[in-house]
Amino acid sequence: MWELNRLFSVDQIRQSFLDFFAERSSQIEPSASLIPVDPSILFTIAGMVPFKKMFLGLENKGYTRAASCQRCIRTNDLDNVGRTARHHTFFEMLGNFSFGDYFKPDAIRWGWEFITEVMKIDPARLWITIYTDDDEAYRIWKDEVGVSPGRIVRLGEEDNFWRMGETGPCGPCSEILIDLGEDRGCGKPTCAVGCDCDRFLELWNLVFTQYDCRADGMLSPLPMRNIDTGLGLERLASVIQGKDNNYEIDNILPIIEYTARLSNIRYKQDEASDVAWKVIADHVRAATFLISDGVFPANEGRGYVLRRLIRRAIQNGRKLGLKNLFLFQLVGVVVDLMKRAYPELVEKREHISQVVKSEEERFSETLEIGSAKVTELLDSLRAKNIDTIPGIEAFKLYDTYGFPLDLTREIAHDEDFKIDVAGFEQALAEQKTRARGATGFSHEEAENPEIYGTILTEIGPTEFLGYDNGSCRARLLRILHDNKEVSRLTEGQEGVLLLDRSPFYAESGGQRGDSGSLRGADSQVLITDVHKYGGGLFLHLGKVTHGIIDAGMDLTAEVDAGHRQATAVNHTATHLLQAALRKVLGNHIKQSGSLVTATRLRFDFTHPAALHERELKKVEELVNEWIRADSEVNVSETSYDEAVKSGALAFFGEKYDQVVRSVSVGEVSTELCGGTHCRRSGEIGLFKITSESGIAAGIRRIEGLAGYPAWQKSVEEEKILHGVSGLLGVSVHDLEEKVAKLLKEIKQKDKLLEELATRQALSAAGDLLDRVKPVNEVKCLMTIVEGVNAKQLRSVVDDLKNRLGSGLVLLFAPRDEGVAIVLGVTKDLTGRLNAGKLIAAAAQVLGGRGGGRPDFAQAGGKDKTKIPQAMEAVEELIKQS
RNA sequence: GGGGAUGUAGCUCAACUGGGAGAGCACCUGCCUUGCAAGCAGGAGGUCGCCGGUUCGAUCCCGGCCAUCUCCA
Repeated sequence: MWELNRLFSVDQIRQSFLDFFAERSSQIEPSASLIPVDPSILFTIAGMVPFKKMFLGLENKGYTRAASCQRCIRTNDLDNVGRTARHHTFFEMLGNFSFGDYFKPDAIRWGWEFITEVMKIDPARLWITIYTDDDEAYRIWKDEVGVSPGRIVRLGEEDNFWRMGETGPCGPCSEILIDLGEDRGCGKPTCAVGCDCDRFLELWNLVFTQYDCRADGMLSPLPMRNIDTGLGLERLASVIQGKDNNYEIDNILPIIEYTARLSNIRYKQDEASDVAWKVIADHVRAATFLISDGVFPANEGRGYVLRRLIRRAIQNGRKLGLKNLFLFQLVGVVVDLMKRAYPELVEKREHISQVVKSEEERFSETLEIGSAKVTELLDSLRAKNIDTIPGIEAFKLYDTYGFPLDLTREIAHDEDFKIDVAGFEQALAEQKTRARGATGFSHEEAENPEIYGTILTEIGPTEFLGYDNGSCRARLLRILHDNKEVSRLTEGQEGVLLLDRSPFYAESGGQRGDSGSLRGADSQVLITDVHKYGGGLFLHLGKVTHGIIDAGMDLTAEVDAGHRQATAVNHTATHLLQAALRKVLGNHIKQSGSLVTATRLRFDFTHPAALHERELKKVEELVNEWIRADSEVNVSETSYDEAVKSGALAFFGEKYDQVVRSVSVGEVSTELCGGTHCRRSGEIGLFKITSESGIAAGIRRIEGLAGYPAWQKSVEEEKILHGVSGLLGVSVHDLEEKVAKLLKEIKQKDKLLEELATRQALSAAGDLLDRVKPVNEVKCLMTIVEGVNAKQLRSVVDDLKNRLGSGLVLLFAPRDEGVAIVLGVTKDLTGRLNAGKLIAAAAQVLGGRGGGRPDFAQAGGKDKTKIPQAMEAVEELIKQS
């Protein structure tokens, strides 16, 4: 029967699984991105992650049973990857899920059926584990499935009870295991199911979510019981294909084989290098999929995980003698192995291998710099007769320069050095605790007083009419003043006004709130901004400009149309900007924040590097091209799924309702968006990028202007330009050339001037020579020179020193404030006379300080009138020398 | 989010822990010379990342920011 089973490729197993559950009315969900919607986790770590909200009852996708083959990344025990038969960072998880639909009997029966009948695994090799007191599961396995009681093992909480967190949904689980045979076991007499060794392999974990764990630890039954299962695809395949370890199944082994062709070493030659093969195979799979899902190598977060995976793979390659760039070639192999299940990989193939390649290049640079540092370190250790590299130094190489310990060790070994690994480990551990301690949760300011929560439950959400209306009648339901409810506001007072319905757009999705007015018969309120509370309560911030308003009265609410239009123009422009960025830079561009106001726009997005001038230019050009095309802006309401299916851009971290607005501009842009937009792109008129900058690793920010402000800015700039061209007397066209020429001229003239001044100062200095007088047999020249700057002063001193041959020169140059002092002593006298000390004395007299080298010193003083005394002080010192 | 490192001529990097900004390569001019990174002489090229502070004086010290590298989370 093994002959038959070997025919199942990984692709076939995956497909059989999905088909099997499709036949059982399950919605087959495609694998979600490795980057989860849930911001609390770094990666999609299990098949159930994309369904988390469904399990918690927070989301309804319109079905109650589903199955998927989910790509996953786990990096918690990175060090084990390659060393064991089963550890991966990247793997695929088959799973079937029930959201209050089928429960234990079906889950268990189908699990058994799939394994034994579809996968045709011999039931005689299978074992079952259940949670200690889960008699229901026991009964189903024994009576309904017919597993012999001797093959059903009860395990405790650690193995067979599943929890999502400290509290919340939880429940017992049951596992299907396979006995791989005695020869794979530890051989101990106690070896049995539950043993740590490789003999009994857990294939499929069935989780029966049936309790809610309360804060006090008590379990109460859940109204909606769920099924969540996980069946590791690589594991299952290894069993079916009769392989000892997961790395030899048909969609991984070719990676190793390909790598082996690049190396002189063969797979399965020795154990140490076998680990390296596996690490490479695993990491390149992970890297391929991470990059495919939009991650770039970076210094933090997901990007850092990716970088580490790539670098570990490269390092393992070095162990196999692969010193040139090799990893990027493996991307193609992975793509070919996975493309049937993940066809999107094909079009990203080039992109992915390019990213890997440039990371390889970058790493080799890091290694080069690091090697130099190691050599430097070893030299200095040798000089001190130390033969062990201190742990802290090895750590510094690793921490600061990214140089791996392995390589330090290698070099150390070649150069007959030992290395203090324990010290290294300790330094690393210290860094870890330090980082952990610093991970404080930022406390968000509670800016929404509790009172709004109460009001929201009382009056319900505000009805928004602003998409179609600029004004409407509305009833003033509540008034707040200083966060307290009041019944009226009088002229001049400010407050927060709550209406039953409103034409005002409340700030959300980056778009600022509308402004406008509320008018009664004899009263008027100026609305300056509108915020949103709890997703539906509109808080109108306003000031009474006329009359009195009372709660309960009816008012006419009117949006400032000009403000609204200006905002709309900016918003539509933002959509075009995003579309242009994606077109110019690629589809990895994802919005990570935006601000839309009536006067400017700001857009943050994912991109690994600063944009080139030409890229910015191209983006701006494209947006303006689309503006001129004057495309119609279409808004349609549709279901979330429909919208995404038809290609609308939807983003993680954003909350979308089941009914969403889809905003499209002609053919170029479609986005899910709740904001207000103009009717045709032509209304934008003009778009200008004003700045591009980085705000975090991998995130760039573009600021821009649209519509009137854009035009206004260009008018302003034009005005400046014309002003300048008028001043310079050339046309705007020739301005750049002219200014460049002028700058060059100025520079030349400055230089010439400096030269002349120095020359003059020097020739003037020549005249000073007759003032030399001997003091204690030292030729001394002390005098005041006017109109010389510090730089010239230095030249003069040098010159005078040369002319004196032997002696001392002390010059005072009065400045606007105080006086600059320079003192030079010829080399032959520096033993006797220290310029630094002499000048300090002089400076002290003048109320300043100074110092310098023995042969040359400079200082500054404050009181010009005491220069004679300063000279005397120096003279005195010379006499004493 | 926390830590370390770097930023100086077109490029690669120096400058005793505050006191006159340098080398090599590249470039320009001239000479010598036709052989492997040629030699010799001369020359041009710098807001010492940006902003502030301390100081008589800051490339150097301190603070903030920006960019790049790197480790931890």
